Amino acid sequence: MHEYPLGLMSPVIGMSPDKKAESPGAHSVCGAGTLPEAESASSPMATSLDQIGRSGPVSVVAGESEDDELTNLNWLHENLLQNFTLGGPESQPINSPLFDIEGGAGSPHSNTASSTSSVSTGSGKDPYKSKPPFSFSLLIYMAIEQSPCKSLPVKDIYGWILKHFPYFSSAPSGWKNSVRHNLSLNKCFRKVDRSIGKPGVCCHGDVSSFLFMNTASETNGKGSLWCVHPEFQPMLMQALKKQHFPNSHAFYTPPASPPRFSEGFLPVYASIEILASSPPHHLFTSVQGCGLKECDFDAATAMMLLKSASEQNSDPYTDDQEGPIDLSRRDLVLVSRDPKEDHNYSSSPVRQYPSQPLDFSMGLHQVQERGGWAQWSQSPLQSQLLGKRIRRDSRSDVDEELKEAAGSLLHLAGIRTSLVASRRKNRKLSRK
DNA sequence: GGCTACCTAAACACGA
DNA sequence: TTCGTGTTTAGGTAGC
Repeated sequence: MHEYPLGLMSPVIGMSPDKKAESPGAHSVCGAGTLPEAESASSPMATSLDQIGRSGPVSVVAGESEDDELTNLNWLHENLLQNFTLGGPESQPINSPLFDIEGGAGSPHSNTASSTSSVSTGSGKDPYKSKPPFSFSLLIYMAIEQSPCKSLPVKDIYGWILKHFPYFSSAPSGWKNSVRHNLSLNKCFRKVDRSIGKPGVCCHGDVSSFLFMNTASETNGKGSLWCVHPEFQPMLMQALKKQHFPNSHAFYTPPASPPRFSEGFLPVYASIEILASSPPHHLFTSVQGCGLKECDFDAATAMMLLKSASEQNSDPYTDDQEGPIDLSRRDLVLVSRDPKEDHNYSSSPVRQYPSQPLDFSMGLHQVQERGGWAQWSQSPLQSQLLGKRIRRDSRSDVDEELKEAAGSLLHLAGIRTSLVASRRKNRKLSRK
């Protein structure tokens, strides 16, 4: 039997699309409440792109989408990455929908004449043929993370993947099996009874804030919601962070006209252009000097981490009558495995997480105190950030801290990644 | 060569 | 009965 750790999907091998395309977007709603502790403990670094974003151009967007646009990975990649890490001659247009893990740019599907100078191979493949450089675990993770509720039914996970990785629309449908297989087998993911949440009501108060608006799976009622096990979120994040990212086009942005604001989509699209012309100073100033091509991903991850930090600190649910799902309540978790039994990461060389089971409600600082999560706990920046967060109860103070930290962390992440990237390049060259 | 990480396929059960 | 979902098993590839 296979256990599923997370990690990289071997870069596109075989798997030629030979099946009919499924229409992306089977969507539904995040029917259940959120997982507060999943968000706090699980996003130990807690997060706050929300606040950060609100002080930036993105805040132009009103309403609940404020959260989403900043939570949205597209935002990270399309703005942060394309704008800054590819700045220079190799810059890609901000709206480039292209995603080419192998470094190519330009495709029949592209609506932009992006620079064709590829970061890596320059072979020029399109997102419909290039398999995402992410493992299914990470794809699922990203899908779930992008949902306001931090939980999704399988159908929506499909939808998210299809939407962002068109490759799968023409790939054999076996990938769905793989997704389900991953959900079942990978202990990073937990099944939550969808009856816990009130259908159609998102944890953030309005389902319209979510990317997928259709309610197919809601009306269907089949299946459960899946969420990320808080205990494993740092590892997923780390896996994501480790992901080699040849260029910044990890995500496909549907070239179609942006959804209407009223539909709740807009943030991503709208903010892109805004940011393109006027990036949030506090976020990007420190990155701009980076000049690194491959700091993208770490930068993105850093952003996510910071975002998580602030989410933990913020209290977006106070008005939520439904109340979030409390993951610490074992009775609400349909599938509850003892972390001790988890084989997923214990044997992984990457693993730097405490083997002992953690309280779901435990925050990052607690994790650190337990000596786990070594890599992150080594970050003085984060420690400082968290330490201050604990002491302060003023939200604005925390915001400021996060803003300051964001730039620094991005910078650090970029530098580190570039070193790793150069090492990898050297390694590959030496192999040849 | 062994191990790990991951993919893929298939079979099966269950419920709507 | 069909379909979607969820679980489990097995075989395979690729990288370290």
